[in-house]
Amino acid sequence: MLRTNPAFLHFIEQFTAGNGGGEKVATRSFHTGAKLLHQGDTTSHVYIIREGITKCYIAEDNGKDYIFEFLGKGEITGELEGIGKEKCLCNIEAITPVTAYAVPLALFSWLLSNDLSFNKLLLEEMAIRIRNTCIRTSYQRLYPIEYALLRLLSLEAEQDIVIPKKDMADYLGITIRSFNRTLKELRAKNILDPQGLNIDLSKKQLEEILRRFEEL
Amino acid sequence: MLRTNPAFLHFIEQFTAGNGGGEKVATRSFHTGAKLLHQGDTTSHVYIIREGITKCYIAEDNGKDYIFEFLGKGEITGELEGIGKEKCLCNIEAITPVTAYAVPLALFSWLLSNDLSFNKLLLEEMAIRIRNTCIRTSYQRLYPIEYALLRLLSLEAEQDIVIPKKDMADYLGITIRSFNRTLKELRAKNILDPQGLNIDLSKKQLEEILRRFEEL
DNA sequence: TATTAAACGGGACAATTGTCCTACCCTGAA
DNA sequence: TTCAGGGTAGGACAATTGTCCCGTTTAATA
Repeated sequence: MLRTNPAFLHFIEQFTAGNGGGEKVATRSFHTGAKLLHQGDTTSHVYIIREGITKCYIAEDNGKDYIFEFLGKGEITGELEGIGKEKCLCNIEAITPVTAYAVPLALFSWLLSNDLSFNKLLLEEMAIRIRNTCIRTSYQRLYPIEYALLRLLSLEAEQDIVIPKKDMADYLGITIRSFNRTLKELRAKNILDPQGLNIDLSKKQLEEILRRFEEL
Repeated sequence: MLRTNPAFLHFIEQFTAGNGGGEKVATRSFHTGAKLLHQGDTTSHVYIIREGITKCYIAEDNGKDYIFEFLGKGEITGELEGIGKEKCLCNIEAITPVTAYAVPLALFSWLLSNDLSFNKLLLEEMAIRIRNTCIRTSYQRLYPIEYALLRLLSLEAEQDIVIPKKDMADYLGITIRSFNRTLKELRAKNILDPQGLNIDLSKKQLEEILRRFEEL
């Protein structure tokens, strides 16, 4: 759910350090709520997150948002646009204060053409994203929300982060009302009782979920 | 919906032609219903489709399938597994007779490390897939199925292909019952009347959709 | 402290979608 | 022709999810 990519971060740190003082790759800061990329705009930079968490989401015409992932340390954004020369698919918005390396598109292209290790890192990152997206989409579509919600709580507890409730709902593609209702039902069913659900969770996961429950 | 990639096809044709008679890249045939990749298995080859159509889907434990895309001429499969050394994420199943180039994983890796144009083609393909998946997922989740169904009909007519009804339902992530019901409702609403729906479709799209309606 | 606005939780009802089941229509074999 | 089996359409009901709305809590400010 919250993706990070230490290898990518390491790469860009090394690169800027060795790059004549990093004159080409600037660092930019974004306060909570600011957008690194704005859906539909063109971008002149690819960003690699140094610190902080962003949400990556599409805002539909009917006012609803769908969050694809939360991008943290070392994650890249704007790469689709850099590769395909298209307008931004998603909004990338800081949900904590964020600092990011701003890689100009020209440099990004240059790296793609000249740096095999960069290429490889990017390819791997994209493969993982496709994989995750597929798994999640299928799961969310084919199982009751109850399950997806539990899974989300577990992930959140595991990674020890707290995502605002509205964002959790947007990640699941449901309304806050449904989110609250499902939470309540889960509580009523007492998830500590393994009989209540036919989803297999480890002891650890259950504990984490319960801890997260307290806060919601 | 039905993806194709002429550039990729061209690449692999050139490559096998120039490769000492193509001894490393064999061609394999699959009859309708046969699987190029089997979810959960490991694969020793990456396939590039020369002819025919496949469906790419995840089969969940509860017996439901979710189709991500239909892959046609020039599309690659098994690349995620080739990049990440993971087990197959999806099933890739022929829905028409299929012939495909079978690229051994070792060669695939070699191409990744040594052939920049191959690298670029792959990167572009993956970028497009991510883009499509995101758009579709969000749309399907955040709008009524009615809309997604219309869109699907339009695409199908545009590309002049016919997908079995069950596969269309699986692509939308709904049951056949829902599919039929929605079809009927759309007919009742008379989509030729632009007032009936608040989705904007071109004259051409409407015609195509109607033509497709006849067949269902 | 009092006041107001904004955020939150949840009740009631509507709309959507899934499940189950029956009827119908094919097709091939007796 | 008749019958069984497989596939398809759709009715009836249940479950899920969304929409609308109101009462409560929280937080900020006079």
